[in-house]
Amino acid sequence: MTITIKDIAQKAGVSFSTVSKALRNSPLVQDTTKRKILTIAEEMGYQPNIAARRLVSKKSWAVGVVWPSVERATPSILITLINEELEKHDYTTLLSMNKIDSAIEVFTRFQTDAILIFYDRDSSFIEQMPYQTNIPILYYGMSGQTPYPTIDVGRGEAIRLAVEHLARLGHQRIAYLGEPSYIDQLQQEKIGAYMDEMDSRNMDKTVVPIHSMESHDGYIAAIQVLQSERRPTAIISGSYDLTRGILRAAAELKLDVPKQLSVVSYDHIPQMAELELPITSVGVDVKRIAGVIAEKLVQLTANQSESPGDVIRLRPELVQRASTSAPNVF
Amino acid sequence: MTITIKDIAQKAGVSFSTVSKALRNSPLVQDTTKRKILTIAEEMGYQPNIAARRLVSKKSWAVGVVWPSVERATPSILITLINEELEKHDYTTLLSMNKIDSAIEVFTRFQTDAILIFYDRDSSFIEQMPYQTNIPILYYGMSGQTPYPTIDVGRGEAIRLAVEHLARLGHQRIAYLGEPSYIDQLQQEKIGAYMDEMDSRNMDKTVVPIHSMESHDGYIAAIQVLQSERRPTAIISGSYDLTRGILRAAAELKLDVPKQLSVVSYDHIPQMAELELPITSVGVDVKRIAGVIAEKLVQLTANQSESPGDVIRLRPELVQRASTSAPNVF
DNA sequence: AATTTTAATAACAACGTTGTTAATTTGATT
DNA sequence: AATCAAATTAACAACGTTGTTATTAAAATT
Repeated sequence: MTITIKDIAQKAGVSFSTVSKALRNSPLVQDTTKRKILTIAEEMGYQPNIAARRLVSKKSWAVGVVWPSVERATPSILITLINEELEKHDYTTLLSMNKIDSAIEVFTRFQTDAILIFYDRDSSFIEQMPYQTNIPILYYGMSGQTPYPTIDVGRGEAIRLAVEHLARLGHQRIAYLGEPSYIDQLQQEKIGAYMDEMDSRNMDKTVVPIHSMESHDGYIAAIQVLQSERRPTAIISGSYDLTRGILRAAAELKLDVPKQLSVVSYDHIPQMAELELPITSVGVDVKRIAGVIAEKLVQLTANQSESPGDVIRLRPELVQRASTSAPNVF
Repeated sequence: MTITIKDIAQKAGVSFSTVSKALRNSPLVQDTTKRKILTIAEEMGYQPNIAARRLVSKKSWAVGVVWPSVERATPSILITLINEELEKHDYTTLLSMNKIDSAIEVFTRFQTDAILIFYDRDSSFIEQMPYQTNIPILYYGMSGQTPYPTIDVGRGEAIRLAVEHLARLGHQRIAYLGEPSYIDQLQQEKIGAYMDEMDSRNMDKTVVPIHSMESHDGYIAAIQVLQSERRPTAIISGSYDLTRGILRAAAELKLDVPKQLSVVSYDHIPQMAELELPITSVGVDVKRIAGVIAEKLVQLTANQSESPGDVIRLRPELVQRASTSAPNVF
């Protein structure tokens, strides 16, 4: 049997509304009574019933995260951080692995206070809009795709920073290692920026294509390109996992990083600094992303009808570490 | 503004209790009325409020899954299938990535009808027991660890099957490639079974250790062991990911599978048959695991106080595919 | 046509909580 | 001691739904 505030009220010899107030730390109840009630509640192992609370207060203190592709490891670090961040605001994070539309339906039924949707190459988010829900939605992906508030971390700009950094160091042969997928627009944006930026500098482009984003794909592709005729002096990697593969390949081929090969990686995560060799990386700090997302979500739960389709653009930055230097010219 | 049954009632010109019954397809309301109400509900985009429903009917039709290590890719296939399976029973799956204790608290507050907990090397499940919740818990891991109903897929027995199969084919030098982690009991169980089974046949044991379970780890380890003095004629792989690495290594070393190297892999998943070379594998079919888990969960939601600490043991099986044959003895 | 049975709908209480309003107790002021 | 204000607690309505009971309308029986 579940313990309710009525049980506590009976034991404490007060009315249940007093218990409710005491538990919510209302100033309307005396300190001594409050303490007494609190101890009794603790003793009895009371857990508030969200359903009842939600019903009257219109708040569930939960945020739903739509995550159709649990398999993909990439955003898991981000999700973990968002979860932590939301906890600070007293929000609970619930994940659904259903397709976007049915996940939204679930969260609508459960009346979460906000919904976060990740860009997903496999779920045609846009086609199904607008969704039938009155819960505020936040979209993490590219701007201009949806009428919902969006957080865009400027993947293109990040890659531009990488090219610029390497060019400034004097590199001429800069390769990009990543997935040239025509379905994944996030990858497209990065490669597009690489192309653009290289063109504008009149430098030869080399895109080393991979089929999947696992570390081993990076390894294979790197082995190949690093053994080619005109080996690049620098590689821009599309992600952390790929970078790990590239480093392994370089080590195996006895190429010194950064003396013989500079490496810049997309993804601004702490792990970049903890590799055998700390890696120069570009992107928005994942902690910052998580912070901004959490904050925006909390904000959305509050103001019902503010800033409908606005876009928050986060400026990526380059963090120089040990993996880049001027090319070894001889 | 959310649409409630009262809104529908007004529009349909009936009482709200009739609407409630109509929506639940009760025989107590006339067919014509029922149809009318159903169309209006559809038109208005009605979504039932779970909180209210839960409050009165004591059912949320949701199952909470505790999944602290979202990063780990392994069980994601399983979770996806469980989700599908539960949907057939009209249940919604909610994931929480919090630590076990706080995830349980969340699900208790949300009053899910059952909780599923995965073995997790990082969360000390046992230490914190018993948990303060009245929601039935199902544990997916090793039997004998908890007082909760447990589903055990006999990882040890699976590996024994693999050894037996290879031995019967005439292999003498059978290596095991996997993680000999002293924290991960699931891996321990597999390696332990390998040791045992090899000992009882008086065969030399070779455990090829890896540090992580990614495909690249399998690749590296396989390259190493396959170039060693007394190369094994067969490898038992601890997981699907590792197996992929092993196959790449074999291809690279121009070793023919199965003529020069037999491979048996743990994990009974469809992907095993879809690799370049279909792989002989051991384990319980992941679909069956999902089915059994879902069924047990549904059952737990029904009978409050039945079969408290029982264990469901699933018998693993060996599916012979193209990756195993008698060793090439010359 | 009057009565009984059945079908269909309406009314109402509950679920556990919060917020508002009403009642009581306590303390201060005369 | 009587009155008023403040502090504290109790009572009650509401949230959206379900299940039970009461009411009404229609059909069947006499």
